[in-house]
Amino acid sequence: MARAGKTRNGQSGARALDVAALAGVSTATVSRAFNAPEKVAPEIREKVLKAATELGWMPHPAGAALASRRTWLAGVLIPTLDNDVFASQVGALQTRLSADGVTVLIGCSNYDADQAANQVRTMLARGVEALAIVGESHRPGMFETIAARGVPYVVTYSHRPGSPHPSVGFDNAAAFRRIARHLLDLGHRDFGLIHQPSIDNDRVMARIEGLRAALAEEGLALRPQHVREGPAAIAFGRESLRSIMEAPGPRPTAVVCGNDALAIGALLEARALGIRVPEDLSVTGFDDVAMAEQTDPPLTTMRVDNAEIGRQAADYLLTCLAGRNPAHPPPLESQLILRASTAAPSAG
Amino acid sequence: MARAGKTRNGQSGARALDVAALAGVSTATVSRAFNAPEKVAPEIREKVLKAATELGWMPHPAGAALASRRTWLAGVLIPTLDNDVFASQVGALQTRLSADGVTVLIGCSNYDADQAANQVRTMLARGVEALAIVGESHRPGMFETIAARGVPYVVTYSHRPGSPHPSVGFDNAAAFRRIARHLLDLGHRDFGLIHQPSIDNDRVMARIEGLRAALAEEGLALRPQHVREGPAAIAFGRESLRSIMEAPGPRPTAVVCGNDALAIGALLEARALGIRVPEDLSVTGFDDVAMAEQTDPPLTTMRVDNAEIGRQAADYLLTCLAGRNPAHPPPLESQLILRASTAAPSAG
DNA sequence: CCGGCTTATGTAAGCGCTTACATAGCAGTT
DNA sequence: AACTGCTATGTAAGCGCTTACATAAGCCGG
Repeated sequence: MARAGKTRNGQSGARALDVAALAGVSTATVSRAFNAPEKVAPEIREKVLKAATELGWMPHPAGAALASRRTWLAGVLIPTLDNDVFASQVGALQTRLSADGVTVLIGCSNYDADQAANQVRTMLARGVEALAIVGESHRPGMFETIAARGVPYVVTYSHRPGSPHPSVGFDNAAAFRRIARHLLDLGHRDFGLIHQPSIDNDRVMARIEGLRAALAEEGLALRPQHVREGPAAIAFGRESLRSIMEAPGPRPTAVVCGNDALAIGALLEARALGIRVPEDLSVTGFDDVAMAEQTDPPLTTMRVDNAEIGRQAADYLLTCLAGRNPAHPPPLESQLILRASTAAPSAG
Repeated sequence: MARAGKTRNGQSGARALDVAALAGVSTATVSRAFNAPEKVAPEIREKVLKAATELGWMPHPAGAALASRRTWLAGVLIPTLDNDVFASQVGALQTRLSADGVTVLIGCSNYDADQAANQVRTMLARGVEALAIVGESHRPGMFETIAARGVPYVVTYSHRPGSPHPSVGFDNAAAFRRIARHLLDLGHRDFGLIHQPSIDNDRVMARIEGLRAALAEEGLALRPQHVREGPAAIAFGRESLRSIMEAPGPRPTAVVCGNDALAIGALLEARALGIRVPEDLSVTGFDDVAMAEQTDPPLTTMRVDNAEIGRQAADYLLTCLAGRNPAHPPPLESQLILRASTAAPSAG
């Protein structure tokens, strides 16, 4: 029976009370039939479900949230959706969480720490009960604010040894050390580096550190004119390779790139400059995008399973929500994919 | 002052009542200070805001939603986040909506109509007040269900002339007619087509229709052995080009692809087969991804401003939410980007 | 200086649901 | 037959907020 007076704002129109009346039970039983079916006798449950279907009723989440103090909302903070790496992470996370009835709110920081803090605040205000956050370099106090609310969280994409936060990801520094090791073992001694903006980005900073550390172990260092920082795009890769190769002094024999887009740009520019890869120059990428195995030559890069990051982050949060207190997840492995863009430097 | 008895579940702990007490006003004034600031005297507003800050209070959305029957939630239904095209659409939509205090829920259908219907149901149950939906080929009754709830919606990415739905997008059929026209004008008469799965996908179906219609106007048709349907990936583009070129009978002089990934695959395979592009074969893509201008030869393709689709869809919905009844938006223009992968067929 | 108007604030009734507690009904024990 | 201990259901009190309505306070013209 529709209520007299003010009309409803278009929602299905029935309330738990209506369902209860139709089924000949109390609203408490209706609620239990939906939220704790095992607590209500099978035939009554049937009656309630039938009544609900008939009236097109579904529990109204605001009412439920208010009474139960549960929102079934989780949030994920990423730099941007305009990047496969994060989009697929979010996709997998969402798939996993929604299977358990948890709705995901997405916040994009656009690589800006203030926006990140704002998004987190907004999500908390919306009542998220768990948070997945890309990276750990954020405004001081952000994690404390979250923890103070009793909201479980997990850092994704990076897994820094010694980090105080639970995190699902890989060790960015170790991954770049592995790339460096590969090139060092091939005999390279002169390196270039093209990388994306490192400000507020612990992943990129860790990668740079990993590379520098591996070189330092061999008594090597990067010359400033061989290091370029800029937008993670093909065009900047091209431009950077040219600038590195045109710099005065000895040319590097290997150029390490912060991601595949930069590496593809470097590859394209090398070809344009008549520099042969891998004979004259080795180039490495990071991410293993679909294009990486199609370039000429195919690109040596590091593969990361972003969907798996999303899934594991979801699982971790779900465990927290279930009231258990899971151990911090172990790091994921990234995988060095050796292709033809790297080889020993030619003698001389 | 914290309530006696049961502890709060970790949220900030204050209620409107506490803020009201601290500020020496009523809860109604607190509410108004936040939701209709112009209705409360400046100095009182200040006091309330100060009290709220002091207590770390923010309105609890569940309570607000229940009382006001407004959720400030919108939903967007896309096939998948694992595609730049949709990810950037969503990103822009979200940016615009969140500027107006609307939170976006994202549902992915994974190109499956049942999942799409489920996602929409879930979002409606969550109380979304507006919906943006990619494409219009959905389960019968889906749009009616939405409309019956009084929820405004907008179809995105496609804009079919004669569609009953408001939509922000471009005319896929016309876009492919334009591509066909370009190739026909160059003198091509034998066409191949490589496209992504068309089931439940009106955008792809419209493109195919557009191509066929343009050819039909010239009395031309596609030979079945020159049409390939499969995953929208580089690998399928390669495989398809080979199969088309190896088919018995005359080879096509132009291969039209459903998106850039397929076209890049076709380009790569042409090179592997020793087929010169554009001398022996013209190839076209769709989307104008970053890679399209970097291929060899650079790819002729159609550019679509996905972020603009997201923004306009957001604006349309916002207008609806403001209670006005906007006219159906006009179609967006897609732009043919002529590069070196198309040319007149060589004589003979 | 009073009546009527406008405007700022308070009062209190819910919004639709969940859940602690009360109750009733039933089976098994003694 | 009376009692205990279950379990299945009902009762009713909120969850935290908004908002229609009531009220009080100022302002103006006559």
